[in-house]
Amino acid sequence: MPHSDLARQLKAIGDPTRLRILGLLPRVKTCQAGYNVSQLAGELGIPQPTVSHHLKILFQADLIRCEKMCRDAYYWINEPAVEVVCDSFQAICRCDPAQSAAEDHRQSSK
Amino acid sequence: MPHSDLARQLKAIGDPTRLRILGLLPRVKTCQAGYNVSQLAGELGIPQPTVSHHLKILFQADLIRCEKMCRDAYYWINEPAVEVVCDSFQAICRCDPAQSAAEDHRQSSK
DNA sequence: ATTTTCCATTGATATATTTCAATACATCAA
DNA sequence: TTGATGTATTGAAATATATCAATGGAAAAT
Repeated sequence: MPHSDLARQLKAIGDPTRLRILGLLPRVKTCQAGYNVSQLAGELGIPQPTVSHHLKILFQADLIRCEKMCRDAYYWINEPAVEVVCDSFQAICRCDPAQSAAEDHRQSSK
Repeated sequence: MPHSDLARQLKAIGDPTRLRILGLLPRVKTCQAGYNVSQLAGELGIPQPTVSHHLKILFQADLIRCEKMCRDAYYWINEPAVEVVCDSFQAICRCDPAQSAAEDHRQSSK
């Protein structure tokens, strides 16, 4: 995964409102669905368009999934993607700089 | 940890240039230190003030540490902090919304 | 058909961020 | 002391982001 993609996902996560949203969303697509968007807005105490905006950013970063039921839209966390983000970030921090520099050199000289 | 603090750390991480920097920094304070700031700038192909700016953001987010040696400044990753960030984020995503809502209620009614 | 409900989008404003040249500051060398 | 080296800061410009009122559009209820 290129750093730019991972950065976009981390940036999507790096907002207090969006962290609050993630804390309210269910981890799985549940039948007795949790909050619809309006209820989410009520719970957060912020206007609905603002919530939709943040949901869009999280969705475009592939961090949440969505399903429309009747008139409502229900979102839930894309757990596998969350795991990948954490793993990818830790891989960068755990990677030996000298070794990866060597790898980059091997790749670019192919 | 409040969401705003975690968000600031995640936001600091969520930038492609800063991810590249983290990929180049050693994971520990090493004697045969890796790059000083100028060498880092050379390696990244961007001006030194830009690198200093990004290092400052990472430093203020407590994600890296710094030591001045002679004229040079050497930075390295604050690994424990990185682990805490990942754990905190995963805790938010893994938390059961209904349960935490109940906890919030118990706390606020104390 | 009309109204209500729910969500997404648009548009506008305020704020924040990224980038880098220029400069300041400190340390070392000659 | 003068010049060179390494880093941080300042200031300016371009871009990006967060926020929300107003609006559009779709689905359900009356």
